[in-house]
Amino acid sequence: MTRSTPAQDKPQSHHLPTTCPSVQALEFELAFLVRRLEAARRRFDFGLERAHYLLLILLEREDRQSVGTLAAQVNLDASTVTRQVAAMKQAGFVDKLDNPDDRRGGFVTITEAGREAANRTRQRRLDRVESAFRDWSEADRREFARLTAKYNDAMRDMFNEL
Amino acid sequence: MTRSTPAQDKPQSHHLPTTCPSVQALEFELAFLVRRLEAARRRFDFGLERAHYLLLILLEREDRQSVGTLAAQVNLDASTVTRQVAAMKQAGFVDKLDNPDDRRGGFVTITEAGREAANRTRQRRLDRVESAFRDWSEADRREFARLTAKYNDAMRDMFNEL
DNA sequence: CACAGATATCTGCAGGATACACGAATGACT
DNA sequence: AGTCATTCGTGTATCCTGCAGATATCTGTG
Repeated sequence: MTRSTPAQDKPQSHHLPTTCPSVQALEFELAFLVRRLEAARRRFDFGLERAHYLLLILLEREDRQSVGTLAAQVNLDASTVTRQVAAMKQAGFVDKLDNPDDRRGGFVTITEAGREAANRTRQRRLDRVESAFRDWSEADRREFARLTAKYNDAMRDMFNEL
Repeated sequence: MTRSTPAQDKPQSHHLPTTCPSVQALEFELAFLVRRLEAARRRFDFGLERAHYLLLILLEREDRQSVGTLAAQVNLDASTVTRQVAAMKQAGFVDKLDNPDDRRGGFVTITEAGREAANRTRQRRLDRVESAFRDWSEADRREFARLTAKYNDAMRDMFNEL
């Protein structure tokens, strides 16, 4: 399946205020990127809900976080994360602890089973990613990781500041 | 909000078969990337369903495509695209034409109203993207666009080949 | 030509994920 | 104490999607 280059070859004859070509290319690519990533998630079964995996990652990095903190980091409504945490607790991947200083919320903590589940899912995902990027140069892989990280960081905070 | 680097600082003491660090970083970043992009879509109103916008882009580039062809390019089930096309026809953005050579399906064609709607949405998105990448270097923007395109292309075909 | 199998689209149905609105419990400040 | 803010959980509604099945059409074979 061939690919026609995005915006470069389109002078945008309309009244578009001459946006920089790299921005035009990004607008196009990001639009489709979501679809690709969503499709990947739907087709491959990683054994753990993606939502759960993301939360477990956050808890691996920093245990004992509140529901609200977690929600902010995954850019979801707190009510959604509440349900996800409930399901994860049901599954034995996390527990809820009381915060003696503030009994409104409490902390979510990852269990040993949660760590193991996260590791299993990560391994499957690593295999996938590895095969998907097999014929990329190491330099490109590194660059893509670096830039995606940069984008992720900017977006995460941008949504929460608003 | 600070960020702890992904996998680099975690030796993964478990039995992980020493995956290349760039792959580990990608696994992590891609996991969160979907969330960021989804959040962006949910929060910003671009005046057009994302699904519709994607299809209009495809029809701008190549008019008169079948539902199935479109579905393959956005990595969705044909039944889903059927509904999306129906809604777009309802809205006046596309029309359906008979294919004299094969009356099973027919072609989807973009209307003038569809082109205008796509342009409006594109402009809004361009503004967003421009501001999001404002403080990126032009080199980084170009690289990110190039690599995302590379990833998109690989994924699109990968899903359809299976 | 008749028929079997493949193909393209559409429809019914159900599930998943999410947000919003509201309520309850708690904390903070005066 | 009293008022307001914060945090979380629950009820409800919505959107999106895939799968299975129905229908119409095409294709190739005898």
